Amino acid sequence: VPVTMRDVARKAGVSVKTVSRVVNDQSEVAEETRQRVLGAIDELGYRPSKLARALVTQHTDTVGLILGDITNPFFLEFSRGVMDVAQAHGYSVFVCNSDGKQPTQTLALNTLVDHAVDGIIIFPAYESEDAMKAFANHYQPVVVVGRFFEHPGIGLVLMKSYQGARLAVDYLVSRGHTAIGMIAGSATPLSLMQRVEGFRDGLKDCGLPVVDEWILPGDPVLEHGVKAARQLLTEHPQVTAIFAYNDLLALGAIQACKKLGRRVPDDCAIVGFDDIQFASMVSPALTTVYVDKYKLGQQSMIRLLEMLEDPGNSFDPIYVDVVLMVRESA
Amino acid sequence: VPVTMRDVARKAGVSVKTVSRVVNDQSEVAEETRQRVLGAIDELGYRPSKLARALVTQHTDTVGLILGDITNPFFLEFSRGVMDVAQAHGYSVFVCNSDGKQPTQTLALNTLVDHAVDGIIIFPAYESEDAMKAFANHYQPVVVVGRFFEHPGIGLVLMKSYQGARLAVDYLVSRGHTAIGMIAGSATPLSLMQRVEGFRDGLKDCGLPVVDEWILPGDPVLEHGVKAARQLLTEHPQVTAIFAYNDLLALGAIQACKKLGRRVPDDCAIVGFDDIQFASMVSPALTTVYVDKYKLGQQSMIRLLEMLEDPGNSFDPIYVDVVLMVRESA
DNA sequence: CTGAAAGCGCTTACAG
DNA sequence: CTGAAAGCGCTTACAG
Repeated sequence: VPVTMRDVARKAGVSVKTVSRVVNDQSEVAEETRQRVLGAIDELGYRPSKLARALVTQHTDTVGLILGDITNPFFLEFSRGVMDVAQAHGYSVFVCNSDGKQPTQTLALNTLVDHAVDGIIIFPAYESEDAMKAFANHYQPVVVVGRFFEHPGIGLVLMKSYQGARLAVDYLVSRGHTAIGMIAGSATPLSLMQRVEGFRDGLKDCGLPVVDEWILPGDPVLEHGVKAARQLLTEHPQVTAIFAYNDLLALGAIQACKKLGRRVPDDCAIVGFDDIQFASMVSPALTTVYVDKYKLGQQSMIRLLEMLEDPGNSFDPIYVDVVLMVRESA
Repeated sequence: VPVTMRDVARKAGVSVKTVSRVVNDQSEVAEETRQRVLGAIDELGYRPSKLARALVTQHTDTVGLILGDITNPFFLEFSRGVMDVAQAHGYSVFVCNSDGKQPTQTLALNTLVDHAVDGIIIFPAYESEDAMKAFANHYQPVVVVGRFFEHPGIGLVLMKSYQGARLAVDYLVSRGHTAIGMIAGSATPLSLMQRVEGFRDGLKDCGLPVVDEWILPGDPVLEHGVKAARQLLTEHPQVTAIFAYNDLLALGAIQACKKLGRRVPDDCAIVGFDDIQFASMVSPALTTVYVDKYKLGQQSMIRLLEMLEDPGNSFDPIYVDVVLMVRESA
């Protein structure tokens, strides 16, 4: 039996409106009245229904967070950043799982709208460019992380993926590698992936040819890293270094090398991306491109908050820095 | 401008009630009318407001999930299990972070109630026994994971922690260790922790003394593992094996050994608990007690669903099995 | 400084 | 098979 505002009003001998006023700190209420109401609230253990309030105010104090494969520890720290900022600002967060698939993501998007969340953060965005924009036309604000979308109503938080990839290539070349492959991930078409672009441009600028057969797409999960690395090193044994789209893939590649009897980094150097929590603890410790995942999450939520505050405004993308962490695998 | 049921009714030339009927598949509606309504819904892009519905039906199709330190990869797979089952049954999930602290957890609990979630899963439960029971008296259902709470309205999902600890001890003793320490974690008082109980009983049953100074409590995070292991091995150099409350702590202990120049497992054997995703990839690969984290999550949500279906009933605890994974660290 | 009325977008008895 | 009225628990103009 939930306690309602009317119960409080009755107990305090005032109108419902007055209770509403003290609950929301609105306008002036006589101090004596206020105390009486506060007393009644306390005595009854009254807590205002966010649902009822939301129905009239049209905001729910909730946001939606759609994540790809939650199995990637990357998302752990990222979510933590989102949730800490959200909580500090009185927002609760619905977490959904797109499972790396576009239909599941669309479902999640619709469910969140049904629940009338005030805003949505999506990472990564598996929707097609058109679908995403169509969605953003009837629902706002949306913050997209890690993928470029030029569209009003969509906020952007990006890491410097292109630069990170170039750092990785430059480093590998400086170590004498000339035959470098890539395991590329699959969140979006290859042509849209900054990490792949950076990889190609890096190669070119070092005067090395870009061999398309050495760039393998696929899901960004460990198992695929094993498979892709095996394929790459078997079909193209001349490859002596691999740049992986993320650490999970890189870890998989290390396992593949072990199975193939290729020593890392001597027979095959491997560079990852993300610097997940365990990258430094595996053996060999992973050389990888660090990005502050917690900060990325914070920035995403902060940007969403800004868009909520100022719906008309358009915001520039936020870029989060990366830095190469040289360890043992390359 | 959201499309309302009234808009649909107007467009289809029927009453709001009829629209409601077809949306909810209630009773018989003339097929021709149904099609007309469906057409209008489609044309207008109408989606029923869960908020408005919730206000009258008193259920929101949402559940709350309160997690401890989300930084532990354990929670990744656990949440995935919860969310997959939730999603399959049409529930959305609010994820909150208790940050391993009781006040933060209480806050989360209250926020979830304010949002009128249909049920709550809490793991681990930092509330005191009394506080938890008091809460369960005015809000139900709650599923508590990994900690025993005998109380109506609280569902229990437990892993066989006691047995797991005994497996670890038996194994270490079988390898010739007689001076075994423990890094114990701190979710609840030591006396309530099944892993500690199992550890002590295991020692006793093997005819070994239980040395209280060799059992160090503390937060279940990596940094504390480093600190506790260093302290343990420095103050009590005769200790040759450590059983850790969880893998994060065990990983920290391995790092401490490296710094102290103690080889693992030769100079100090280490056994963890959980078998997180990376336990097998670190060096030395971690010997640990495996528990199916994904399944634990699934079972928790399934139990919550059962309690939702059948509020009067009382349910027996669910126990999830554990198995010792012998790898390199012990 | 305080209150009565209308309404947010639905569903629930109750009629017909 | 279909509809008019009341109500879920709040807030928003509008009065006084």
